[in-house]
Amino acid sequence: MSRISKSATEARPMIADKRQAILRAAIEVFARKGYFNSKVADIAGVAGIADGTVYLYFKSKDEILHSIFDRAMAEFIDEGKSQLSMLSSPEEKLRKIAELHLGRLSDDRDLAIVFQVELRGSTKFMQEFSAAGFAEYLDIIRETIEDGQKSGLFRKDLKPIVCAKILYGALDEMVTNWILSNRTYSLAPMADEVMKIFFGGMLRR
Amino acid sequence: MSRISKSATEARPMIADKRQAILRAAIEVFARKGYFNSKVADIAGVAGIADGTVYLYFKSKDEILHSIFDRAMAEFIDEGKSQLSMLSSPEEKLRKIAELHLGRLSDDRDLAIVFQVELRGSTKFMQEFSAAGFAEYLDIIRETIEDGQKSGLFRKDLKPIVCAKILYGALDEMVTNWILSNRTYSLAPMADEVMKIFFGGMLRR
Amino acid sequence: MSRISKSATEARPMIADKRQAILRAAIEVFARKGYFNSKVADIAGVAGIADGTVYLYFKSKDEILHSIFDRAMAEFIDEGKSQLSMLSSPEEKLRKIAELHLGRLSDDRDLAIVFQVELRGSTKFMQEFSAAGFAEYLDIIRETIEDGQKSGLFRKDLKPIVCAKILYGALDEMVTNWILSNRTYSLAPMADEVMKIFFGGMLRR
Amino acid sequence: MSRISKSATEARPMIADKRQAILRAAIEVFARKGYFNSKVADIAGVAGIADGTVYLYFKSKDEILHSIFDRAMAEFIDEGKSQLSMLSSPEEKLRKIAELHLGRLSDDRDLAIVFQVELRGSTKFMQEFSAAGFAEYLDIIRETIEDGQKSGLFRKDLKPIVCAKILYGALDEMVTNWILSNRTYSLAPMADEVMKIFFGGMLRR
DNA sequence: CATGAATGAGTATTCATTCAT
DNA sequence: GATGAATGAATACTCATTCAT
Repeated sequence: MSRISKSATEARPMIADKRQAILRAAIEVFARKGYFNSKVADIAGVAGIADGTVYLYFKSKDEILHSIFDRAMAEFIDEGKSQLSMLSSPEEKLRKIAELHLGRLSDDRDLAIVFQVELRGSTKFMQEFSAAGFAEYLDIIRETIEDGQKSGLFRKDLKPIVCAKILYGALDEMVTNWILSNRTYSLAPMADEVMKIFFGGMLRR
Repeated sequence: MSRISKSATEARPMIADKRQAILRAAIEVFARKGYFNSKVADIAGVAGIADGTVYLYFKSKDEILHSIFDRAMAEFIDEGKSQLSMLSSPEEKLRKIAELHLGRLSDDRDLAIVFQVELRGSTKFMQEFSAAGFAEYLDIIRETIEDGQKSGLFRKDLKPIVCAKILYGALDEMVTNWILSNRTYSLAPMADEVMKIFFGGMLRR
Repeated sequence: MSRISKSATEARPMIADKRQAILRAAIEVFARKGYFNSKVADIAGVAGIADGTVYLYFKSKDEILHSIFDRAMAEFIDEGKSQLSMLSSPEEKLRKIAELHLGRLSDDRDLAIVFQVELRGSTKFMQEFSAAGFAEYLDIIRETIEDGQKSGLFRKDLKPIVCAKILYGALDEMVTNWILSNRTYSLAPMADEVMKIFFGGMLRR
Repeated sequence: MSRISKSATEARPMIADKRQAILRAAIEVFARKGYFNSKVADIAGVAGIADGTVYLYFKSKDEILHSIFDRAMAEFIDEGKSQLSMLSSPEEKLRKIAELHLGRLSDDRDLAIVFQVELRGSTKFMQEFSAAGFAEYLDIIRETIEDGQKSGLFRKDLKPIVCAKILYGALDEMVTNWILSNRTYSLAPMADEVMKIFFGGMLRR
């Protein structure tokens, strides 16, 4: 990396980084104490800034939670799309989705807690969010299932949207349980277990 | 109005009923506004009593939420056990669990909202609860699966506890989605769809 | 005073009196520190109640100021009307208005300060208030002047409304100056001085 | 562009002009929103400078309000004195004072609002100011009245200082009413009406 | 001189809980 | 038991002021 790009990349990063620092701090605090029990002062303290500074980057405590979701969801979907584009088989695609889903939240437990627990703490938030990124996520799963049905790979007697919800629900529960268990086991490998049932079912044959 | 019916129908039941009335009111209020946004005064208002009276029956707002969960969970598990005892096949038992799960929450939407959304609004609650009735519920599912594996009905290459979580997660997501959709469709029939996948898997054969 | 009337008069009045106590406390605090520099906690402290209790009687700090004005203005106008009805001559009526105006505010210096200083501290308040009681006050003066003109007592080459404003302004300034002087002189006798000029003018003849 | 004109016309005046710009901006902002509801950032914004720059010219928000008053009052008194020195009759002098008073504030409505409404918004300000220019203004009126009494033009049975306050109060009220009426009429001509009463009184003769 | 990001003290308002009646 | 007036702790957000650049 040239000296020029170095100075351009390092001198200023504080500006964008302070927003990042607040989001990271908020994820940590929300994860530990819950949204309603978290004080803005707590977030500022963890971020190492003054209370008022938070409001130079976010309009309200509410907006911080929204930003956490928006950013993480966008990143997740972006990475997911890019990874999926490299695969052709619907079966492989669904497996990849499961791996990414569990892998990502496994890597960032605090973020996982905020996603699994805090974001569900309010009907209002749920409805606002489902309209945004969440619906898009479910759509990706559903479309992949539809492709698999068209190609004859998957059974056609099941509604794709319901199948998508089932897969999502299964993955989601894996995450929730892992969080509540305090990480006494590894989350990522669960993807395989989930897909075994999702693809093959419980019944012996 | 006779004195007999007066004392028997109105005076007595009021004592036990007041506690019930508060719980019903709380479920309604929590479902509509969320736990943290609900005021004790709201609950008292809906229950038709004075604010202070709430504290004659519950030690705190917190305890109301706990009671809602404890009561509903106990009822649900009791009914479940009794219904399951009438069946012998693990397959039929799991199907019955799914039907009861969706059926019960389908019948009481406010309770469903409190369970799906509000009870998850705090890591603290989740952990407290999981130690209580939730673990028992998951255990029942797991044991049924183990029975199925022993009898050769189910595949033996899957961990029963993981399978139980997957089934629970799928059912749970059905409920969550139904709530967020504002009941534009019927929940109970989803049980069949879930079991088709859980038992048979997605792959065509 | 008998014990009976004593208990009847003293025991209960607290209910209505608490609102009064808050208003009195607010007048005192606003007079001493100004509306914007007064904390609700100050008012509660002077009134001898808890901070939160203020909000059982008033919706906001703002509403307290409004109530002070509304109450005082209504009382003042009521008393004025009743006193004026006992007089027939427009000249005597105007003189009575001046006496009441200075007399009332002279008796309650804190109220006078709030009226003269604080109520003017905001264009918004001024416009809201002028639409209410203040306009009515000015109207009473104007009508009296019109009566005097019709009866041939007053000059007819002057617009009544302008004359009313002039009289009001003169009285108002008497009060303001008296407040700023820290009561080094007596306010009430100024009414005579004002009326001498208002009726007879400065010019010798 | 020559260095001379540059330093004389552009560089230098900027220094003084920025102070001016801040004062003009403050008058506008204070007039529109009131002193306590105005933010220093608002003033800086209207003045077209950075927030911090305000503090290179004024020590505090408070000082800005003081400066507005000091400057305007000094200008007003200076111009008044110079105009009055051209007149000899106390009657003409008082009439000129009234014309200047209404004329000046009529020409600059924002300044008028700050004077009539905002400067009165605090007992503290009132007392500080009255010690400064305001007392001087009242003195000029009083002295003129005393001259008129000595020369036999005015009645001698009235205290000059009280008469001065009455005249000031009448003029002041004219301005206040004009402001609250949103300029639906012309202010300057009111000077004549005020003087007719002040000199001749209301009573017909 | 000028900037504007950062600071952190300051406050109105809410609401779970209590307790005298 | 029931009431609801009273309590007072708790907190998100604002904004005058500073100071490193």
